[in-house]
Amino acid sequence: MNPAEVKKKRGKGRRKIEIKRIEEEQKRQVCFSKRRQGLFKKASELSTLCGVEVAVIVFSPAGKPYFFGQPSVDHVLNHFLNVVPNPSKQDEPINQDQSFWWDIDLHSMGVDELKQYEEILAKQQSVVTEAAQQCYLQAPEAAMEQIEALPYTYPEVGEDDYFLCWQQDYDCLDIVPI
Amino acid sequence: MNPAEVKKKRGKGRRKIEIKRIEEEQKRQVCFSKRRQGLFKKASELSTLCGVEVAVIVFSPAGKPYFFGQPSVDHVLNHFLNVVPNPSKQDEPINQDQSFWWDIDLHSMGVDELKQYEEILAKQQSVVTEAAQQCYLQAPEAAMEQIEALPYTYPEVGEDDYFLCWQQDYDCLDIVPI
DNA sequence: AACCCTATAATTAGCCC
DNA sequence: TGGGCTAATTATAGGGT
Repeated sequence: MNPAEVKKKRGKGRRKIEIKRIEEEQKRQVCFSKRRQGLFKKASELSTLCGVEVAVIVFSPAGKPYFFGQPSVDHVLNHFLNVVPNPSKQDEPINQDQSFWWDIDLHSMGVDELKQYEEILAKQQSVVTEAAQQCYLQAPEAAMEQIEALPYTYPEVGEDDYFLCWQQDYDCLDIVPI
Repeated sequence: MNPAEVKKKRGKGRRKIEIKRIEEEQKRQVCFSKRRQGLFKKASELSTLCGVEVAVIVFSPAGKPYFFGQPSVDHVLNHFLNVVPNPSKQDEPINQDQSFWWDIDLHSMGVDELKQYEEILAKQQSVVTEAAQQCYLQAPEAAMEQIEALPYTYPEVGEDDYFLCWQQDYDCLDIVPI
């Protein structure tokens, strides 16, 4: 390729862009379309490679919903809504008792308070573990029966979480990484 | 760089991989962690560049929920559920205990109840994360100041725990393993 | 497990149709 | 809006620590 041809090529190809709102409508629309496809592809690859559930929902600039879900958006959303209490439902007249721990108004807390609350939760986890250990020491058979009777909450127990389990090697209950 | 040096470099760098389930746990875990971050970053960029709402929910192999939402997962989900006709019915909210959580008499509970309680604690951690994420999105500077003002507790938390931290790479707060 | 590094694979901005 | 093209930017697999 001669220099003239090389020069002709300049102006094409990808340019570095700042990550801030694209003001030109036409460009924004094209960018949205391309990146939305890229995002869905990445989500699909993640779920295939790692065998995990994933859902992606995007509203176009025009307000049209686009979504991707593995195994389905509905499935993942139901799973998610069962696992994470939905804050928007807290204004329902469930119970006015303010001592409900899950009624703590997290959204009125600052990041610093949230962090402290999180630490309290973590400590509480330790306490729960200890209590479970004592249960076992006092009545091993009964404890084991209770554990075995528990529903198996997730078929694929992966390896980046912790759970309360029976440590056969040490004859005790513990929270261990899985 | 001489040929020997070049040869030494071979074997590093990205390899082409097939998009199918990774069988080795260790590799799958690393891949999940990296690609989840990449996915969240892409989602963040899309929402910034095009000024759109986006929500991404991923469950790790262990069933631990990770999510990213602009302006928030809850907002996008409500929007979505209102717009999309006939989403499958959500299950009933989980039945929560009615007492103040720190007043719960752990020692009157069986192992099975303790295990369930522990799961509720874990779920609450997710909620705390989302609340913190919203704090940041609404007032980034104030949130960062609060975070920076916190005492540095890291050393005491131990190395097999999770903590709330600022994920610089994709501009959001997340609970991450330490 | 979280980072860093590097080489390469994959994505995508800018054009054109 | 969607599909090509091309070159430059980005993401990331595999390695090390």
